[in-house]
Amino acid sequence: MEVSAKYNPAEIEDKWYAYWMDHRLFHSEPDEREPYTIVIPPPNVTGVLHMGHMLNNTIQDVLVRRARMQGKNACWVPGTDHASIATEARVVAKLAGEGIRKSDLSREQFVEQAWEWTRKHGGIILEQLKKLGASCDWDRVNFTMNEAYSRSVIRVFVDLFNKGKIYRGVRMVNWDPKALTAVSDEEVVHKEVQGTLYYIRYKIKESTSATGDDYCVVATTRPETIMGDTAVAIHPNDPKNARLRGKTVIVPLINREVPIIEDEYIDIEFGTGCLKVTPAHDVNDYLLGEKHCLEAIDVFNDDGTLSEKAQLYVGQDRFAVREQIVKDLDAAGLLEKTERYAHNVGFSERTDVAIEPKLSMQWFVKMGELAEPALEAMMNNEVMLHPAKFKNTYRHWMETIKDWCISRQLWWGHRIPAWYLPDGRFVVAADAADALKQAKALTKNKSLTETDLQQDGDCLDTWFSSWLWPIAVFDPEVPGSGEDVDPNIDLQYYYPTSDLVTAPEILFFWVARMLMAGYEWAGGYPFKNVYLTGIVRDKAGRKMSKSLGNSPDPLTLIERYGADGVRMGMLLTSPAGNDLPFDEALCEQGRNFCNKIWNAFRLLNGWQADSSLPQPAHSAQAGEWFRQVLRKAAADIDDDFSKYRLSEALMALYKLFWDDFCAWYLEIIKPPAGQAIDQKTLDTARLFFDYLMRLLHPFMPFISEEIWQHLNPRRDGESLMTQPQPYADSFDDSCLARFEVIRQAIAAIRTIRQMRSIAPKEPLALYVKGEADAHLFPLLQKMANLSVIVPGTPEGGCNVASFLVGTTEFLVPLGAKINLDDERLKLQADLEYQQKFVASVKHKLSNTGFVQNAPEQVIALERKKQADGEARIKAIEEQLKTL
RNA sequence: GGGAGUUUAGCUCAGCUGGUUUAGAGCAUCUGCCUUACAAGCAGAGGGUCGGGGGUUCGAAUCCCUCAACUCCCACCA
Repeated sequence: MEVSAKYNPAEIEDKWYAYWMDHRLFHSEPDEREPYTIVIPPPNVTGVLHMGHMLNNTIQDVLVRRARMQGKNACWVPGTDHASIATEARVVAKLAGEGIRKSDLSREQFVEQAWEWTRKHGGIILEQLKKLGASCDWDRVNFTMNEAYSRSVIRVFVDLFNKGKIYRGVRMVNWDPKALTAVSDEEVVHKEVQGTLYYIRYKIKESTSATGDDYCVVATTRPETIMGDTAVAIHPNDPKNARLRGKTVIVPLINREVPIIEDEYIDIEFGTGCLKVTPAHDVNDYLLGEKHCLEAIDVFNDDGTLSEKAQLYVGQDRFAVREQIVKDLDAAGLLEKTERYAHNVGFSERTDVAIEPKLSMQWFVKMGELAEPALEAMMNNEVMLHPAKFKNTYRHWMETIKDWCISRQLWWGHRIPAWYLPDGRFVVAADAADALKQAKALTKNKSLTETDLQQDGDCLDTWFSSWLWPIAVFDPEVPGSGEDVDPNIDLQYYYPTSDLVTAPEILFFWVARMLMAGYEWAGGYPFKNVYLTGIVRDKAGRKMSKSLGNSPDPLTLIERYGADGVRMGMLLTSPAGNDLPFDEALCEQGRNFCNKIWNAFRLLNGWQADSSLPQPAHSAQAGEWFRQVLRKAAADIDDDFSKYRLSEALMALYKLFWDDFCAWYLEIIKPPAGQAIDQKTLDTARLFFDYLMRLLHPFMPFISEEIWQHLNPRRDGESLMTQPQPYADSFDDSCLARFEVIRQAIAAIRTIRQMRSIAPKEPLALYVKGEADAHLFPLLQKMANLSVIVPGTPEGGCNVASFLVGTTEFLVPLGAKINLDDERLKLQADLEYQQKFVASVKHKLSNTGFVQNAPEQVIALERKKQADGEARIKAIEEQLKTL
């Protein structure tokens, strides 16, 4: 077999992904094994893969592959989300490019356009995931707008409505004037903006001033809303505005007479203590309006331009009007002054335009009862959050949860299943036929037809469908009609899922709501563990985003470093919940690791075995040692996984392979150039390599499969993917400790060579004074290139370099190569260090408080430190004397 | 405005139920090597008074208080 000198990922990755697919190794069906399930956080159907997806899906794949190798029936369900606002916005933009406005099309035409767009772009992201190596069950791809899934969404709506948990009402909502829809509180991002506070004069009608110039001054950031003013409010205990009580003021420009009202809500200290009240355009004003029975005058159109009701500036944009009205007020002598003022303004998460608080008729879900079990689950650890620090935030949100506005004034999505009767009443039903039946019953009018009913024009919030994801991907018939008695096998087997991997930003949007849906319709929690990833940031700490253009293209990265390399790069610095400061250097490290693995394999692969050769002692020793190293590693990695510490598990594996296996084990057993290796050692080494590939596979599936397939002849269809994962086992600590002494001695001898420019090829002699494990001397001899190892001290004593490991003294005679002054300096420095150390230990031991209070073990340890230290000092002093 | 979190080597992070030599890892840096698996490499080395201050304790990176800086979440003061 020809094996190239450099690892070439592209070819190998495509080959094995196709092989896994051809043999349906990702597919899962319910059976008698323990299930392990993950549902993918469905990306936007028309989205493209970004770094956040890369991180998120790498983690999921690691978990799924490991579970699969542990003998579980692993199922990772992929799919996409219809993402109503985002997708609709894209379709609108695409049409705009063709000179078509959304309003030019009928609803049906527009929806057909959106479907076409979805068919064309949908699923691209799933193809990209395959490049990453994602072992999803591609037979189970789902979509939140699939027919079956959609029926589930509608049934859920009807069910909630029948339970009295959905209501319709006029409320102040967050209006997005660009997307022309209401959005939920969670979709509003508050940003601080530098604005202006305008002080505007409202003339007092009852003024007794001779000149008639008696004003009350109101401070506002939104002068363009004054046409909607229906009162001016003051605090009842505000002495400086007491004169205004019971008066009437005149709204500037439009000359509407409005009353002065009194309310404790008013902050006396802010501005002038007078608040203009615009019930239609501010949430607080709305509440004040309700309380004081004020009229709400909506002066805006849906697109943020001024409406007929404003009387002035009709048709102009709200921000243009702001500028203009300030000029007009000033010209009329009604602008007292302006101040710069920083305040928070809500922006739409999707379109980034300023949200307009707006009164409108919307649908809401009552959240109180739904939230209870979802909160409880997290608090009593029925569902575990990793890391747990997000629990507080979660609790706070759930305890103060508000009703959920679920209607969106969009066409792309699940249409609200409510039908209006000619008389304005409405019915909620799963379909038009049922709606008609209900309508007839309601009106007692048998001659009603479907054309008499008008379905609500709004769509449901995207999250109103994705909160059913862990249920609906297995059984879209949930919630059942009550008549359906067949339990769904898939739902029974796979639900609840095991781990959910997602970003903390959607803890409320999605995670919390899935929990609610799980308890409401599937009888329990939807997942046992929630792993929250961090946010992928660039080197400057900025969040990676399309708009900033600071995100590398994932597919380019994969081309450059290989999927395994990129996977490793993503995972190296991403402990759960920590942001990931992404740096391409990490992928480079991943690629280098692949290359290292590849070359280790080439070395092993190139060895010729000679069965007549006996196994050298050093190789046998290395085998004994490395067997223990592997056992310990498997235990450590198990422990890391149990705590969801994937980065640490991978780092442990990295060091295991690179340092322990390559730098030590392979170097020890490596036969002299051009010579054969004994059969036993080669067999053992292959076995170790096999074991290492199993540990590595969840992280780096491609290279591990490639090598595993080369290690031994395999049957068609056989794959490392389904081989057992090594499990934690006991290991011999003392064996590891004995090797450690020898390893340190070897390193020390190498340092001696380096400091004195002695070539590694030149053999040296070594004297050992004190306790040492002679069993490992052959290994020491090979690795340090020693001609002999002799107990005791060399004759004559001088011209010796020495070092200590523990309390054992090692001496290397160097003859003329040694510079006695340098040696003395080195020993002096060492002596000083040891003396300081012993002094500090002694100090501790002379503290009566310590001796009396510290546990015996701790004191014994300190005594040993002292004894060891003193022994070392003695050895160094003797060495100094002989020089 | 409220809440949570972070602060340990140049960078990214472990360590934090207080005591396993005078705090660890990876990367980066420096030195010497193209040694026949790998220069995407090998062998070495240097680098931190654990954000500042105070306290508890025989003993603090680890517990408490305080100050500072940064981050995130929540929040409608015009």
